[in-house]
Amino acid sequence: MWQSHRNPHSRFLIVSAKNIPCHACPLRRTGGFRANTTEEIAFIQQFKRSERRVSTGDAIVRQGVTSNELYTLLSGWAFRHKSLPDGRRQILNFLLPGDFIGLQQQMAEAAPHGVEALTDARLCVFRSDDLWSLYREFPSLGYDITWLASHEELIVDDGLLSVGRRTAMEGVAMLLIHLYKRAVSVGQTIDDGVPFPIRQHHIADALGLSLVHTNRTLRRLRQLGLYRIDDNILRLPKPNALQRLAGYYDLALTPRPLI
Amino acid sequence: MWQSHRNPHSRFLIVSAKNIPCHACPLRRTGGFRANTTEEIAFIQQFKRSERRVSTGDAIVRQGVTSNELYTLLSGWAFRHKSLPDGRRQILNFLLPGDFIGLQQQMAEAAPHGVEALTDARLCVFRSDDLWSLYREFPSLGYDITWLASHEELIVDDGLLSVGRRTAMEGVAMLLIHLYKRAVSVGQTIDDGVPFPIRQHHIADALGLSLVHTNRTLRRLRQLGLYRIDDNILRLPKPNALQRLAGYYDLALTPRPLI
DNA sequence: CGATGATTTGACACCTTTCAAAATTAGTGG
DNA sequence: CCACTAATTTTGAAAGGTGTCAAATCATCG
Repeated sequence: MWQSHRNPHSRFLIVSAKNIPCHACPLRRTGGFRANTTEEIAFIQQFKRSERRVSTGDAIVRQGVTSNELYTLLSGWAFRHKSLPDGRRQILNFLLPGDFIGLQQQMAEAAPHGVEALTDARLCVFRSDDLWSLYREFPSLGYDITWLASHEELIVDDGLLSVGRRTAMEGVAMLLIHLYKRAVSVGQTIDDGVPFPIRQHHIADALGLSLVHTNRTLRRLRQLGLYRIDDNILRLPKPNALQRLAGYYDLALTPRPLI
Repeated sequence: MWQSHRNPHSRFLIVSAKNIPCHACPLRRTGGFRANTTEEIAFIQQFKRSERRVSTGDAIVRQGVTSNELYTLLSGWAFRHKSLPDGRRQILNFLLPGDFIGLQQQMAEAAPHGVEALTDARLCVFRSDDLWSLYREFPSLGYDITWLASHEELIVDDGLLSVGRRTAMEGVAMLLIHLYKRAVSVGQTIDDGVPFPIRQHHIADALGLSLVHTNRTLRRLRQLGLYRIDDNILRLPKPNALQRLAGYYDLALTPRPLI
């Protein structure tokens, strides 16, 4: 039995004993992803070398280390982060199922950032040596990877706007809305909420705030009735009020590719 | 005569009366870019629909507007930025010759950010409708575009680390070092410095600081003898001391592709 | 030489951080 | 199922880095 019963985030796991064939990929049934042709899926299937499971807190990618693997997050949450020598840490963005991991390592000698699992998670493992054959044989998939890279940058851009120019209140509000929408878009709805494996110190590190101030900001938002977290499930009872506070304008989420 | 003599940044212009053929692209002679095959360059040549000149302060891309053009910055500097409804602005990153512009618009209905020229500049203009044919006919160039997208994200990542977790001093120091290195890498060395068309308010908007505080931070760095700007040329007299202050660790700059 | 934009300074308010410690909650082992 | 330890969340108080407001000084250009 691979599943750890000690882990508090087991709700994020999809129970399965063996690797999942790409044509039956559960993500493709969420409706959040673009459809692929049978040939493309067959190629993705052989591009996928294996499947790997990691536990909460595990390092998927270590900052400064070289690797020739790429991943797609098949289930679970993670985050990319970058640290200064003295330990100060910035979370660059959060990764949800379907997100592609490791592209930036291809552009540098060593991983310029780390990736850490927020929950127990499953990864589809690819070899970066095979990446070029993907572009050559299925240019459409190459295009998709560009799409994913560009889309992730878009998310980081918005994070940068929050950290640089939004107040603590606005930034936290924005982060909650954004994560909520992303979770819904990959089919993670639970009742009227979404799973939320994020601790306050993650929010602090994502927004460049201190833990103490993050806590106080969250308390104010909670007292305004703008969000609730019970049993690791996030609910936004007044989405419109929250969006107004955040100065939110829609990041039209078009169907996205999946490798 | 197209060149504006009113512009204080005319040093950034390469004087030319007509479009430059890609095989004779001056950027390719800087050594900062990866070589392409004759066939690839021929394709890029016909991918390039035209050349456009813009002046300091012109909007190359307007936030919220839809466009079907892509660009490569052929000469001059620019920056990507994103604004909140009330006017607060965040500069996402600076663009130097060779940088590719407009990819993110393909992933959204409208441009999620604006791009503004910092100097008079020249752009190679592409049609996004042609992008797919590029992937289909020259997968190697598709790969290059992914590389460029990924590399830009890497730069934004570092900006986010600065804004979120570096002090004002460290952030400014980092920005100066980073821009200096990038300018050198595309052959913009002048004497023992690089052109620097950036005003203090740009630095403020890039680092999420107020103009006043940016000014004071710069003054301290200057009094420490860590940087000088004379006649729009940036010099770093004590690069090691500056790097130590910034907590800099090298972002190994491998040769990059150019479209 | 007047006008406009960029850079500087001073004074003061305040948002955030830091330091310390308590209160809660979750996970572990008996 | 209870005690024990670690992780997470909360609070209080004080220090400090940044922001805001206002105005002066410089620089550039017509």
